Amino acid sequence: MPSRRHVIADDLRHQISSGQLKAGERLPSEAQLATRYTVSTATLRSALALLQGEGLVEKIHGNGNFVRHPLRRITYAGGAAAPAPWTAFSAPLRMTARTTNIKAPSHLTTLLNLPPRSSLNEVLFTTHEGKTPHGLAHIYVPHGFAPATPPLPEQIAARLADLRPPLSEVQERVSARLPTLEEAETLRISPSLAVLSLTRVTTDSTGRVIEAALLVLPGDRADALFTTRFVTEERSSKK
Amino acid sequence: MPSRRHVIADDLRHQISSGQLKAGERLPSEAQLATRYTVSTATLRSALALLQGEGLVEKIHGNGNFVRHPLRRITYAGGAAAPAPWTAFSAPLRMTARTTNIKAPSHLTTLLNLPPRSSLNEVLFTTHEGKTPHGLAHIYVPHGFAPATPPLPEQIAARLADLRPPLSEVQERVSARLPTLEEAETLRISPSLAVLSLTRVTTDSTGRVIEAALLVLPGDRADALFTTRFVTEERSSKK
DNA sequence: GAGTGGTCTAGACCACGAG
DNA sequence: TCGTGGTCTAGACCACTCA
Repeated sequence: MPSRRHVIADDLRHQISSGQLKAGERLPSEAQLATRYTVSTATLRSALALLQGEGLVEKIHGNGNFVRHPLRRITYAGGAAAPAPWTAFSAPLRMTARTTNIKAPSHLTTLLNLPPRSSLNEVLFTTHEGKTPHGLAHIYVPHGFAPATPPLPEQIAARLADLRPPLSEVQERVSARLPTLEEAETLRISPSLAVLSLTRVTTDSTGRVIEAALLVLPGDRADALFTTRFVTEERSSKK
Repeated sequence: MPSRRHVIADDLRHQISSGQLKAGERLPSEAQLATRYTVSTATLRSALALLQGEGLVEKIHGNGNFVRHPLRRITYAGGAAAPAPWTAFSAPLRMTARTTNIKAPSHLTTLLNLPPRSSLNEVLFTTHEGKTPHGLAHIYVPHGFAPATPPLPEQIAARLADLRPPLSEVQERVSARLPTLEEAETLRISPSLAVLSLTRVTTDSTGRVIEAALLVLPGDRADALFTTRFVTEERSSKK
């Protein structure tokens, strides 16, 4: 039953968790490891692939295999807690933003409930903690609503708060999948490591979509938390 | 740049989406496909692995590779919508339940905020649509709260609604990861297909944990939806 | 037992990174 | 240039499913 690659993966996993292999350290070369475990390189690589999928090992082509730094887990706070993604994370993160004005492609017009070829602002966020990327967010704001020149998140957040008509509903759809090659590259994660994909649509009281955000978070170091509080006194009415 | 396995995967993917290969159909054997694409079996298998991770292909050892049936996406409705998981799904699903009384292991005592070695009821749900499993849920209820003999979900739901003191908070934590081997087996999904992992903790107004649920949903056919409505200052009428 | 996928080998050659 | 990981081959043998 226990295949060789699982035995090897278990051994390496134990070496990592026990501290024999430290974070950031480079593993012996695949050829050396293959010799040590007396397996072929293909088998050894499939063992490393398991660890890679768990986020324990990072492979760098032409350089080596490295023990990933221990993951400081970040939490995306959903629901009532967060009207904007940059305020939705538990830890302060360095982020970069780039705003561009685009013609809405079809999948966005349906999401934002806009006529085809509408003009809207796309803000691309990448959040980092140190050098390692932590998240990826595409945020779409129609109607020239976003600040064009200074892409400061605070401004958008402030405008959302003072909005008239007020925002009335936030829908957040969460799914799990493997990253696209592009996402894996920018997040510097393995293509076999699951990501958490969030689609958030904010609507005002007239039913118009104010903002849509597509977030991608690496599954090994991020999760989303939704808290719902019930009002105790009046729980008689039901829909 | 384009590796052979990606070219092959693209071709097969197109054959599936275009209908040349129909749902449920068996693909040609790996040996035949390897000959057709003039690659080795190892390369062809790595191409199939890509499709497997996308949920397009199901491998059955000793039998063949099959095109998976088109996924009817199910939605887990979180937040205020759902006090119980069996009411939280968009589509009616057949489910089986098994109740056992266990001594709480340590990871559960911290989650439920209970003293060590507490006795609690574990309910294991598996939901199906037709023959294919859709979800997996472990639900833990302390204090002999769950119905012991008839594990009918309605009874638990009813008790939760009439609870005194009333429930006051639901916390749902969502993460994305690869399934364990056991989960992959019971859900009949590939070990390389991401799953959505939900941990829900329900607390009553005294801060006591009423129920904890651990849900695992296959990422290719399930997502979770959280809706938050904001009440405006003035009294808003129900629509 | 025949045919399928699962695992593994012992190489070859290519692509990348750092000195 | 040298050592690394990335891709691929042409087999071998094992484990499973089904008739």
